[in-house]
Amino acid sequence: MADGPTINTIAERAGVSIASVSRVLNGLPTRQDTVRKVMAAADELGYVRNAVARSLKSRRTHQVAFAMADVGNPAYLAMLREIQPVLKAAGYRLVLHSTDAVVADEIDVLHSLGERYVDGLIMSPLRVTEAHLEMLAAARAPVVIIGSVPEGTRVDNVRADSRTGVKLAIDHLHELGRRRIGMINGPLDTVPGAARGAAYREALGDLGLPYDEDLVQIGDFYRAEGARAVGELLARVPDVDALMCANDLIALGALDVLRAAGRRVPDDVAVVGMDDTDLAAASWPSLTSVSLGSAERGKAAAELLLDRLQGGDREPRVVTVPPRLVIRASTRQEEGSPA
Amino acid sequence: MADGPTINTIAERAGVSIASVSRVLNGLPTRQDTVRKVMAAADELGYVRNAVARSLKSRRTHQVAFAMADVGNPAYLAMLREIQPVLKAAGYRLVLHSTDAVVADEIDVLHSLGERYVDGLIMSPLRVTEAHLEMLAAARAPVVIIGSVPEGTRVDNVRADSRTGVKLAIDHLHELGRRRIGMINGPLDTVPGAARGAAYREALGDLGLPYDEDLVQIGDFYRAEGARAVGELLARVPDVDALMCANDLIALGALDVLRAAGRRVPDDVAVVGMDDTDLAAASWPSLTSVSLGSAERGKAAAELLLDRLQGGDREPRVVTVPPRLVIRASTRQEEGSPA
DNA sequence: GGCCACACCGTAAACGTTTACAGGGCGGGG
DNA sequence: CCCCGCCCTGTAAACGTTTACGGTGTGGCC
Repeated sequence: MADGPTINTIAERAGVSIASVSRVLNGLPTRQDTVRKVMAAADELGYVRNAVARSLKSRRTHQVAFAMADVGNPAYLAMLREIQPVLKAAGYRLVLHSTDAVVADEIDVLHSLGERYVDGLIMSPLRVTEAHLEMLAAARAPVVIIGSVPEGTRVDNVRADSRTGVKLAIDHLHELGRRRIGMINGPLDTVPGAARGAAYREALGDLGLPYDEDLVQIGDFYRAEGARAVGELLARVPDVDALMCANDLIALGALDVLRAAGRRVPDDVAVVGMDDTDLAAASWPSLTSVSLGSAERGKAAAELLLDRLQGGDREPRVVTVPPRLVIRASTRQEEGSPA
Repeated sequence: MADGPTINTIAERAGVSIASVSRVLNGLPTRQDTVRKVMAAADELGYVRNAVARSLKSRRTHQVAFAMADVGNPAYLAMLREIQPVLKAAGYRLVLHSTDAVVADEIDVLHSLGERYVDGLIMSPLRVTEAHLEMLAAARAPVVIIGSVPEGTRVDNVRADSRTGVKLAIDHLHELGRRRIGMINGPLDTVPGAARGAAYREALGDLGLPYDEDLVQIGDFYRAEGARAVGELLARVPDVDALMCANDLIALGALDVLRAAGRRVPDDVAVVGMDDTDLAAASWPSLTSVSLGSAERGKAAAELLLDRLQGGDREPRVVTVPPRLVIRASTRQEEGSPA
């Protein structure tokens, strides 16, 4: 692992100047003879261009950062899965940050843009604070935010539409004849929690159904918490005939509890999840789920960023990805429930 | 987004030389007065050190690459989830490559180490070819391989032990009284496929059970393929009372088919998966699965790499992570099957 | 044969740091 | 009072590229 060859080494061996070497390596017009000599020397030495030195001179690193809240969350994973190939195809490497949704970590990432080790950043914060907005305004490289950002923030922005998403699910349940539709939500002080809770109420209103506080139970976005919440709801409102769950993990918890309580899904209680993660297809009965388009949002974000990296200045853009209801066994009555 | 401040800007404003600025920023002994002036100037200008220039000089990028076969695969994801925090704690950034298990892409990644944009690499190739070994020998930065590598290859190496893993599962099924244990495997020309197939045969032998070719069915490592394979096996050997599946996706397919065929799990047929992914816990009945320690392997790999980055030369090390059988409802008779 | 144009090439500066080296100022000791 | 030594600081080189600029050589044309 001795010091690798540089253009100086090549220049010496080929008997030309480093400028010529550089020109050949970059395909600039050069005499055929020189090209041959340089190429030969480079091959023999196993030369590889030093990316760091190139970046320093060109002020481009060909790296893009993606800051996700949680490496373990399948929704972010779906984004990553789309972002990666888009960047790769455009010749960018992907630097991955996991912020664990800690605000200080996210601010850190924004701050570190000043180090210029990446050309741009895609970030998906769980909540957007004042500090975020300040750092965004002062960011030293283009940023794309996945998630909603206050109106007027000058930043490219890709959003989901969980309001419409919840409405799709409630309408679906209503069409199936369900009238006592419960809602199992996550904490109301998170952006998704607040949005989904409000959307639930609104969707009921649109259908002329009454909003019944007893039908709403707050837990957290995990399976065990979801199960607990569903247990409480069932005890309080035994005649519930459908459950709108604020994400797939909660819905899995709901299935656990319903099974234990001897309620058939979907015959007795229909269940809808949210995010349409891999788990929705894996569970039994498979889970009807509202896709918020994680994959599409990832792709859109990557494309927005690339566009800005190549295009330069333009007005910030907002892309909204429409939700989609993926109907599976947990609401599809005719295909029955397990045994 | 005008050009950010450099140490030159600071030097001017503080009325000192760039060397002093650098010394202050690096905490080298300096007069208090100078420190104050420099710090003040740096603060006012919102200075952030340029990582690229630092790297060029110091020959260290504080970045490490992780090349995974497939961003979508939960087993790799589990590795990533462990690798990330270890690296972060040590002050390294993570550059993510997805090679889609294409050999050319993997070679590419190894080659690109010459660009010196990372200090080291963790790689998990699905199969190891001659080309891999050549590139590994010539690699310009430390590499850790997750997966098995031929004896004598001079490279840090973290391995799973799927042989023992399969044995654990077969022994478990045997203890439950199962004697007609089928095997649903992936392609035999992959490293895992070959290893697991051989281990199955061996484990049966250890128990004095006959090896019956009819009990083995080859498919692929996906749910639909697994389901198809199980269907064929069931048709051929109706008296099968347990299924050893070469990964969790295959096992999920098996559950689908068994349910459709009216076989109760585990009462009629017990099912074991492999990799212990999130899906195993999500399915119903939840899936007994052999954990090959993806998380532990990721962690071990990261630690090996860090050790080499800090320690320098030492003999290559091989770490083998022991498998663990995670028993869930798909084999745990007493807890019953769905309704 | 001389001059011009052009194609090619080499020298050197620049990107933003870190760091070896040497110089300046000051205090203390002889 | 002088000299030595030490602490601090500045100058400059280096990391490995890219690229502006000027120089050299060749060929063509008058």
